[in-house]
Amino acid sequence: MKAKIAVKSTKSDRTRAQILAAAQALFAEHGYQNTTIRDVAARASIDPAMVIRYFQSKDELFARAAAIDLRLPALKASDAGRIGDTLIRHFLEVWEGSGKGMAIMLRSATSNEFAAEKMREVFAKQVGPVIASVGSKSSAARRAGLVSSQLLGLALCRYVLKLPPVVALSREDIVAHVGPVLQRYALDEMSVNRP
Amino acid sequence: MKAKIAVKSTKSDRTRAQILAAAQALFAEHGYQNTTIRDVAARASIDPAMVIRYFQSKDELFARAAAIDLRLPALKASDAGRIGDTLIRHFLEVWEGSGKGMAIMLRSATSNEFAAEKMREVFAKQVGPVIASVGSKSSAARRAGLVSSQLLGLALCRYVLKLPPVVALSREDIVAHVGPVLQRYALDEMSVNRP
DNA sequence: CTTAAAAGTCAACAATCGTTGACAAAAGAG
DNA sequence: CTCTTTTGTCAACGATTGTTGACTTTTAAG
Repeated sequence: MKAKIAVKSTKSDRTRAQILAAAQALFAEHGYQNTTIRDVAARASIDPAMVIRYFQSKDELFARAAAIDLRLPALKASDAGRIGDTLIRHFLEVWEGSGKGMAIMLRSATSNEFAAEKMREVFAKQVGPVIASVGSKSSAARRAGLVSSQLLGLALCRYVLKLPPVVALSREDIVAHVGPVLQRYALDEMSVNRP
Repeated sequence: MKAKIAVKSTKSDRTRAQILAAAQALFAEHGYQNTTIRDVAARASIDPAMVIRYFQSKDELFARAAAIDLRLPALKASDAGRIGDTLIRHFLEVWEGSGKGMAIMLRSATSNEFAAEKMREVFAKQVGPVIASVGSKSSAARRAGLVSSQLLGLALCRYVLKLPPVVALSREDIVAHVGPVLQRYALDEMSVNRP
């Protein structure tokens, strides 16, 4: 037995990381059902049995691969005036960064109840509180729902369905168009726009 | 042989309709992959072989079940001022009517390339032209993309993911909140809201 | 009634998938 | 080196799935 206590073998950690990376890439691209243990193993250049050895089951592997943390910044009430801009910039950063969490969830949540529940949880525990921190508590849930519908719709069209006009949008286009809408939703502004 | 020429057997038409109805219900609820031929057959109270007999394959059955027509009304330029309201009311009517087309597509388009392509086609050929009929041609695709992102996001959250705050919204709530946003997107209004 | 076509039933095939257990190679402690 | 633990390989099981072909029942024309 090794003398190491807190740190396990480096080799196994590397393979474990390879499996997880392969799983995340495939889940994000093809969804839960269209990704097989054998696919993950092939991409990680190992034996399918090892995938089960390191993670106990496909469900467990998916749960690990789908861990998602939006890392939303805590907002002060004084940030209310810029919340739309802040939100859309933050999400673009998260979505187009290295994290494939949102794509994984979106690809699977429509036909996998575990993923769907995880999705509801993410928006209840991460988006909800941020919206609640500006404006009245009583309408917070509704405002968070509207914000979520726009954010998820954008991610769906841009990264999953890949609707050409939505893919073609530049980041600044998105900030300019979607930011004000999130602002309106987040603060419950009901007025009609005036050009 | 029967004397009827243009009209085929009534019995076979009824079974065919039963199969299609069962398929639509199951595809809408569980998506393409989670719906098996055997499930459809069981719901239609017939033998699995009959499903293949009436439709040649599962793909063919899905294609028939996923036929979708938004039936968007042609708009006149004079309708521009009400296009947001018109759009959201029309989609609510379609979505919450008997047609399960959108739910079927949303449940499957994230992990089924055929469904995803169908989705792109629907928004290119049905939503795009309506948006193009108001405002400038050059920005029509972008405006249609933004409108689509909000509409699909709303449908996703309300009918598929079932985010509680979005499910709780009344139709009039949706019209009041989302209508103006669609208006803004459809006409490319860039101004910040003023309460 | 006779009979041929239509409608429906049954069992099975071939492929795929998650998962398992037996066994071999490799690595490190003594 | 010896031996134990870790790491990896291989083949296979059992379940599920789309699909097929042979067979039986029903239907209705002649």
